[in-house]
Amino acid sequence: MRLLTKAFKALSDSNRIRILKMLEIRPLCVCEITEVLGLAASTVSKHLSILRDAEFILDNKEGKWVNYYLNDKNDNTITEYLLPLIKSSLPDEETIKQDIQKVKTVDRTTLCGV
Amino acid sequence: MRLLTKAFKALSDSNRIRILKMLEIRPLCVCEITEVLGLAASTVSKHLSILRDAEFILDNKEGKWVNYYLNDKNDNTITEYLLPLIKSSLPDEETIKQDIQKVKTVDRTTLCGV
DNA sequence: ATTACATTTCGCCAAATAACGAAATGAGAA
DNA sequence: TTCTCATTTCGTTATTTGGCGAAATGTAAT
Repeated sequence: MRLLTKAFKALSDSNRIRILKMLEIRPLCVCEITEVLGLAASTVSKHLSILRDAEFILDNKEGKWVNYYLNDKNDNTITEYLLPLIKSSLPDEETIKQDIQKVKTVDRTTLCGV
Repeated sequence: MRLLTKAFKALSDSNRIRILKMLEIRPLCVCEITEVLGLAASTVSKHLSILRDAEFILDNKEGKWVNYYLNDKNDNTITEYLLPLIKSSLPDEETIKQDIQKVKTVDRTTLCGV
């Protein structure tokens, strides 16, 4: 039960949905997501930990950055079922389209590092 | 976006999941659900309004009772996709099994009416 | 080693949520 | 009509949640 409600709770916030839609394009580090969403880095980090705890995303370190990416191939029945729903959702939502556009132009080296 | 997050928020509470699982057995009135969950009637009513607002359930009046039932055949892509997930989930959860057992024995006329 | 900086953790605040009981509502029965 | 009673709405309270900035953490470069 907890696993199920945890997954749904993770998806019940619009900023977390925006993050998942961005990660459909490519893996992103925290500062890139922070830039697109316009939130504090600490807030974005919290959102990411919630999505990771629910097994929607994974991360790996790359130098001083942490890359987050969709947990597409996993053995969790729930997320395996829900990620495709997210992927097929909101193709025409203006916010999402703008986010995706920003993701395509944003660059972590010019964004975070000097 | 709002429609999507609203659906997930509706499913992010364990009592609401229990309600949906009970409704798989048969339509139920508020007092029957109240009896099974052990919550105040006003609390159950609120949960039901949230599930209805997200289009997971429908209701119709029958005398002084209001019957709630699953909104199986609807044109809402999201709930249409999510209800089967709920149906296939938690078959072995002890709480759910007990709830279902209670649903099968509970009777609104002896329960609510004198 | 020291500095720089991406990320996380901590402490705080405001808003949302789940719970209750009491009062309001509405429909059937007397 | 008047009473009964299932349900909903309202007001309150405790908890959770989402947000921020500051401080802590960890790694790469100087």
